[in-house]
Amino acid sequence: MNSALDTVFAALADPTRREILRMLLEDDMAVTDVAYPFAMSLAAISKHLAILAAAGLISQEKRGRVKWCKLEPDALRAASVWMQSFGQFEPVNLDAFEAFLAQELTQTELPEGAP
Amino acid sequence: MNSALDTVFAALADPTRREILRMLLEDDMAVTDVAYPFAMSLAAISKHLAILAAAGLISQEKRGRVKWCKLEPDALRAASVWMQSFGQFEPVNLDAFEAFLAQELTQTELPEGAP
DNA sequence: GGCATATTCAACCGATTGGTTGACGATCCC
DNA sequence: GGGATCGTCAACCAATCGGTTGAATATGCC
Repeated sequence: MNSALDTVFAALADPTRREILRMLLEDDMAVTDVAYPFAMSLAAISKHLAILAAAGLISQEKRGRVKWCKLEPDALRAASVWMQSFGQFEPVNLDAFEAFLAQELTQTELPEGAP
Repeated sequence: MNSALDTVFAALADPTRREILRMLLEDDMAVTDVAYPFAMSLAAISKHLAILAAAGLISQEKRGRVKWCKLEPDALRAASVWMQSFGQFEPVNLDAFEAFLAQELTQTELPEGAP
């Protein structure tokens, strides 16, 4: 009785995981490289990636010793579609998107850990 | 450092809360009436409603001894817009919506508690 | 073979979550 | 005033979450 929406929304509820998705929007990345900008252990990032993968939001493929992470935006469609039924007919406002994304970035801002 | 997206997505990650939102899509409701179909205590539903209200997804107004709950779909816009940036340009597919909503309903199906 | 790199596993920790129950404060109505 | 209804508060509980550290497992390279 655990809907796919449960895991997708739960995965999206964490700012670290959203930032990872944003990074993967630009390009596929290895686990180590995903972890680099964050001020937390590699193991923690590995767990976050596992959660994202379980939700179907990313896929992971091991080539050699490197595990590549790839964004799977299709997994968002169910959630997006679910939400659209409440937002009722309003088209996506790109300006609003920029604003919210900017806000997100300043708040999540690179935790300056990166040695 | 707690983004609005955190609370909105976290609120949406629970099937009980999503079902409550779906109910409120049809009409405003009193807390007791919201609780009626669910197989859990009134206090539990009251907490769920508080979480939805904190996320801005509903508003609550007390008239007399009855507290009315009202859907606030605008709160979804930030989240929707954030997600759209990953789903990249695909228009909402109404058929997919029907399918996913149906799936949700069969899975969340009224917990038959209702005496 | 042997060392370095990439990633996960296992055990642990404190905080949060989702639920319960019972008492409590408001409000309506007779 | 007094009883019934509406809703929240407080304390508690088990389970999950997000993180840590240290050891373990693959793989690549000389």
